[in-house]
Amino acid sequence: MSETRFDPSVADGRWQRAWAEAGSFRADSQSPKPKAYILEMFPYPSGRIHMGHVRNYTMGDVLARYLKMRGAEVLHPMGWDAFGMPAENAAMEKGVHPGDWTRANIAQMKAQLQRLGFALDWSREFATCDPEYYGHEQALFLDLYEAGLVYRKESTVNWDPVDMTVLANEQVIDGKGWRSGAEVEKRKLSQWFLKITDFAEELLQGLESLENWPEKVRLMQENWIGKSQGLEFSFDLSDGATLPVYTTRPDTIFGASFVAIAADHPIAQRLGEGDPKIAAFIAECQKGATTAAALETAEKLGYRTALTARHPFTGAPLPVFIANFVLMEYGTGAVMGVPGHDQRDFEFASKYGLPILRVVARDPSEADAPFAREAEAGDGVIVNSDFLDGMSVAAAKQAVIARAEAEGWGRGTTVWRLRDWGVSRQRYWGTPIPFIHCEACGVVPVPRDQLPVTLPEDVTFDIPGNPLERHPTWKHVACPQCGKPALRETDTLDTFVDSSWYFLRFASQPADKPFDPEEVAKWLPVKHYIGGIEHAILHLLYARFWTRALARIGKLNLTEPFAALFTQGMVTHETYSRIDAARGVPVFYGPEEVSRTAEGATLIADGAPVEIGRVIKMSKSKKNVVDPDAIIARHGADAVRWFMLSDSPPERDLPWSDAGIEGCARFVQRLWRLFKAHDPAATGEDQALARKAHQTIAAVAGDIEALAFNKAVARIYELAGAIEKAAPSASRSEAIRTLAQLIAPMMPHLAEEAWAAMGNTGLVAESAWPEADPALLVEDEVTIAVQHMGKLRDTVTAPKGADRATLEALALAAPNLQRSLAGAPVRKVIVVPDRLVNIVT
RNA sequence: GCGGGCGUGGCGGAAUGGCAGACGCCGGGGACUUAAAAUCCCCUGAGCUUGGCUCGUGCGGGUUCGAGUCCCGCCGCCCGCACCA
Repeated sequence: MSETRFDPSVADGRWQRAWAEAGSFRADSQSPKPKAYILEMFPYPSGRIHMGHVRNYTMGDVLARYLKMRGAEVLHPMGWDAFGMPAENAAMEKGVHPGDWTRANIAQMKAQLQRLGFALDWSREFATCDPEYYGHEQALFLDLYEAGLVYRKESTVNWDPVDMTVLANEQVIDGKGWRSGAEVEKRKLSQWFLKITDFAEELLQGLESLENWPEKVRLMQENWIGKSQGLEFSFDLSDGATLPVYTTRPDTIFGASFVAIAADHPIAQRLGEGDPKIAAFIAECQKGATTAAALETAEKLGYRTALTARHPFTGAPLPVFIANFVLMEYGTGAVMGVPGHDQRDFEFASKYGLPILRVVARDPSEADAPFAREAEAGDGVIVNSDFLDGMSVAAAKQAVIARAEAEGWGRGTTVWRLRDWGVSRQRYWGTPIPFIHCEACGVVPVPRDQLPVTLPEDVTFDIPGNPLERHPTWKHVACPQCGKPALRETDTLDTFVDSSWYFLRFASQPADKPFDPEEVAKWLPVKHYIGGIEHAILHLLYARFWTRALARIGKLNLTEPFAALFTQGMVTHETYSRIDAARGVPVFYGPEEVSRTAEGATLIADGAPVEIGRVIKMSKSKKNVVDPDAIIARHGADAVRWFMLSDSPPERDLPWSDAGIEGCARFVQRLWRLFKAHDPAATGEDQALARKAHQTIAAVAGDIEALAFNKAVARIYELAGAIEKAAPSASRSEAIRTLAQLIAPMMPHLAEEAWAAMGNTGLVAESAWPEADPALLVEDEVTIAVQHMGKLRDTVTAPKGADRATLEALALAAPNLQRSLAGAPVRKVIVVPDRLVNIVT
């Protein structure tokens, strides 16, 4: 122990090699120990890891290392979500093959992760772009097809006519393609769908069992699934047709004053064919964004058609509008408008001068009360509604549904917001969908013995369109049924399919099938699943669905894959910018270009100030990124890991700061000095320090189990401070040894270095977590707050567990309390044992 | 628009309804040093008539012996809302 400083550039690599050689983190499914599967959402191999990854994987690593020390057999794997658009973008921009680009990125990122010393079982590593993986995925897709859970239907996509490609919503900016700038068209394509709606009720019910998921995520999924119950019925139209509508408020049916249909409703389309003005209005509606948020914020627009609809009870003719706020995808694409009790309808009716009728009131006496500036969507009693008058909203709903069903013109239905999952992507870099289109036989599955259907390597991205589509030979195959020339499906699977079962493959990797259900049962469900909140809905819902679907077809005995979910916050950083005088737009500068002091920031290049902007998520466009590699090279892995765990609660955003990481690096050295002071020969007891050490063992364990890493960090700072202040003793040496173990999950390299230097044999990573002595956890003296009328006046020291009378007497004797009382008579004394005494006068 | 979350020192944040500000960062003062770095010690919510008192957890009310915490009403900020991963 001669070094004066801990040198991570030497120690980090030494211990990383030691763990690898010892196979410390290989998960053994045969082990008799209790199993714990710790999983962080696997990364997309974009090229370099970013601080968000570092934070995510550090949290999982602390749990994995801690649970190992607590005696668990831990599975903590890592792999790559390797298909997706960025690889194709890179191919177009740099002329590099998506596969080459992806594999180079994986190699680079793996090395980066290894430099952070994560306790990962690399023997289970795979990438979703490995033909072995996506071949198994194709087999699973065929299984689901055979079970009737996969089908094809026409669906509308964003089509870029210049790039000849389908665009994601985020690639459509102001109605134009992000790359080409061309006006985006809506196009109908025949696409593949998974029947997730078959599982809507199950997925909704299943949320209740996910007690260790954030309430927020469960609520988001619940809203996404969007179960609603109401009435479906048809209006008779003035032209003799019928118009089915769906409403969740059948109780307000007597308040209907118009009917509205979606712009892409078949009736609207039909009317548009005969009337250029209607056609123009429909085109206008389709121009804008189509997300629910955009539609509901946009001004309500309608076109009054010549049609009227006959009210089922009153027979009154209601005008039929084509309206921009009605969604074809939800319900029947048509609604009855009740302006008095629906805000959208209210705005629409106000704009077009339609009657606003009151059918719900707080009290029957207010049946004719006027409306304020908005609809009244709340509960109340039904008025102005014939046979419904006097009923509650809930009773009236049932009454209308019952009447409609009895009279045969409508029925109570459940409508879901959840739609089937469209998995077709007209792109190259994804899992080929294993089907063949034959003119004679139709859609034919690829025979199992011909899997995997692999991607052709010889493709280029220099011209627009899908390379699979224009490849000279790849799609031309013989029909497996009739043998005649046929065409391969050229769509590939949504990458969310790849991430819907990867956690099963980590647990078990047979060559001849996707996974072995018995092996899976040993590890699943995942004990802690950690990732970003951005996956709250899609990925997590799809993975839950995929698990249930595989269970339904008998491939798996599992309903929920993730027992506990944790969503960590983002890593943020200040932004530095100046307004470009010529163009009037901000120009951003990276942290490495800027000199930051307590007073402000200046650009190193010219010494003039730059503006310090908001602290936001690290992003390339704002240039506020800090590269983990540079930080590791400078401060070592442990300082970075410690920073990731310090201060901010893990679910909240973590603001990166240079001062903060420097503080962490200083603490690493401070601990090293402390470890060097370990003296195995020291004798004598230090009760107070021993107590502190054992309290810290229990507290840190509790904090890690609650994922409150910031609190565990604070505890460790406190213990380190206490050890530094203490005089040498056997207790102190013991506390120092304990400290090395407590930091082992968080700062594993320093912990190993210290552990070895103290003369321990074996790796601290494989040592048993210290036992907290219950006798040392409780204090024998406590400080009691002495209050007068709820205000703190003094404190007294009392033995732990002292009775009420003792505490009251001690408190009343406290000099500052006496001064405050000033002789006033005591009316009441409140005693909270071991905490406080409050005197009321 | 709908749904959800969050507001505590200069900053990140602690606090089963019971001593508000643990712990860290920044800042200030001191020790050591020829000097610096490193390290160590002390101070660090605001105000005041400073051995102590008053105020203080976004704002306004309420419940309670006692409210950052519970209830009611506001204000502000952030996130999600179906082809990015």
